[in-house]
Amino acid sequence: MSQQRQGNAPGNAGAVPAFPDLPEATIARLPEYLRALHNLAENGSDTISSEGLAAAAGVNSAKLRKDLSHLGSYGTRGVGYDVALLVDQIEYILGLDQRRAVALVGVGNLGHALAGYDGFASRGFRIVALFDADPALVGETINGLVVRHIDELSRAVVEEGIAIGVIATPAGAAQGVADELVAAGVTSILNFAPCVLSVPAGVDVRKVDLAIELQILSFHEHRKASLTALPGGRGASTVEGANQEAVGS
Amino acid sequence: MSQQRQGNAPGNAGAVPAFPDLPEATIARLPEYLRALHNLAENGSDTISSEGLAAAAGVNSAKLRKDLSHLGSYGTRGVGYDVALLVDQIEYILGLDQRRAVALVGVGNLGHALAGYDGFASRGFRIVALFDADPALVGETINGLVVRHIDELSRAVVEEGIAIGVIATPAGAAQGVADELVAAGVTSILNFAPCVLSVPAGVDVRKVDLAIELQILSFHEHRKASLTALPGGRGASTVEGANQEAVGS
DNA sequence: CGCGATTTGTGCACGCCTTCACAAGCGCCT
DNA sequence: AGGCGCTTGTGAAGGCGTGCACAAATCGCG
Repeated sequence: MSQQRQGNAPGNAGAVPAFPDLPEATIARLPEYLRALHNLAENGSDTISSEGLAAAAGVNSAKLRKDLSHLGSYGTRGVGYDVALLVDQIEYILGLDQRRAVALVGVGNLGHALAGYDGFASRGFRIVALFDADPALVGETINGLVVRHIDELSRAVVEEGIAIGVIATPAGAAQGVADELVAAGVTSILNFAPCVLSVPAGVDVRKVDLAIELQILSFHEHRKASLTALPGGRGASTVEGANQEAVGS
Repeated sequence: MSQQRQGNAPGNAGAVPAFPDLPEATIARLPEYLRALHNLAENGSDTISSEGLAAAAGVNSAKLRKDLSHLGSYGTRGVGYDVALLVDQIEYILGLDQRRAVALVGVGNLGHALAGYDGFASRGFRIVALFDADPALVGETINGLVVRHIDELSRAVVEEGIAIGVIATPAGAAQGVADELVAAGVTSILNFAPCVLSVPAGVDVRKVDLAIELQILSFHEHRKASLTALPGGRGASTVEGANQEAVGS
C-alpha cells in the first residue's frame, strides 16, 4: 500500500488522516462489514481472515480485501485482520465515532415504527426529534420523545445540531418537508416516501422504497415461473445459487 | 429494434411474449418508472416523452430510453410513449398483473408497521398472513389480519399460494425463519433483519437494512465536514448536484 | 405531397466494479 | 536460523452500466 492517506492537506501534521475517496460501491458495503465485525467481536474473535469476514458479510473475499485495502487498513499477512482495529477504522471512516443526531418527520404508520427502532440507536444514531404536521399526533410521546409540530423543525435542527433527516411522510408532503429540512440546514436525507425529491447540490438523498423491493422480487418470481413453464425449461435450478443481493446501490 | 422477444420457446405461437432477460440495473429502475407513470396517468397524460418520464423518475433520459428499449417497448418517434400501454407492459414484466400474496413474519415494532403499510396493497401486493413466535402477539388483529403462530406457516403458505415472504424478526431469529419459509415453498424473501441469510439456489433474497442507509449518509456527512474543514477546501459546493441515489442494487 | 420539428432507438466509447491469480510478507515450527 | 504454509494486497483482464451523439422514424403544417 503506497498511497494510503494521500495528503490533500499539504501542511497537516497527520492529526487528521486525510480523507480517502472510496468507491461508492465500497462505502455501501462498509456498514455490512462493520456489522459482521461486531458479531465476531462479541463471539470473542480477535482476528479474522478475509475469507471468514467475507463469509460473514455475504461477499466475495477478493472484493472484501480490495475494499479494505482502499481505506488503507492493515491486515497481517498469514494471520488476518485485527477485529477491534478494523471496527475502529470503519467507524471512523463512516463518521460513527460521533453519535449523529437524526430528525424524523412523519410519525404515521411507518414513522412510528422507525421512531421505536432499536437498530438506529445501537448503530451510532440518536433520533433526537420527531415531527408531524397533523395536530392530532403532536404531543404524543414515542419512545421517550414528544412529537412536535413541524413548524418547530427549523429551530430544533439548529439547536440540536441535526445534520440528517428522515422523511416518513406520505408522498405528497415529502418535497415540502425536504425543502424545510434543507432550509433548516440538514445536508443528508433518508427518504421513505415513494417519490423523487429535488434538493440543491451538496445535499445527499438516499431513498428506500419498500414496495420497490417487493416488485423486484416479483419480477424474479415471474421469471422463474415462466422458465419452469417453458417446454425446454430446466426449472428454477438454472438460477445462480444463493444470491444475496444487498440493498443500497 | 430487431430482436425484441427472442423466441426461446421455438414453436410458441406468440401467446406468451417470451421472457426477455433484462439487466439487473434496469429491473431495479422499472418500479420507479411505473410509479411515475401512474402519477402521470392520474394527471390525465396520455403520452409522455422520455425526457418527461426521466425527470419524473429522477434519471437520465438516455438511460430511460435504453431501459425501455430492452423490454421491447414501443414508443412513437416524434411523440413519446403511450402511458397506459407502458404501464401494462411494465406491470406484466414485473409480474404485477396477478396480485401476489405475501407472508410477513415478525410483527414486532417494524413488522407491525409493515403489516399496516398502504404502499404494498396499492402496488400489487396483498399481505395475506402474519406470523410471530411470541405467544403474546399471536391472536392480535392487525389491519384485519390475525397474527398466527409461526408453526402454522407451512400450511398457510401452501393453502394461500404464497411465494414471497417478508422477514421482520430480530437478527437472531431470521435464519431459522428463512429456513422455514424455504421449506414451505417460498422462493423470494425480503429480509429486514440485519444479518446475512443463507438460502438454497433458486431462492432470491433482497435485504433492506435501515441502519445501513443512515450509515452511508453518515459517511457523506463526515466527508463533507472534512472537506469544509480543509485549508484549501472549497466547501460542500464541490459535490455533484442533486444526486438522487435510489436504493436497490 | 413535401419539409421541418421532434423524439425514439442504438452504436460506441468510457469508466467503474468485479474477479482471478499471484507475488510479497508474516508467523510458526523444527 | 531456515523453511514452509498461510494470508494479504494488488496488477491485469473482463464485464457491466452509463451517457453521448446521431441516424431513423413519425407527426403536423403549409
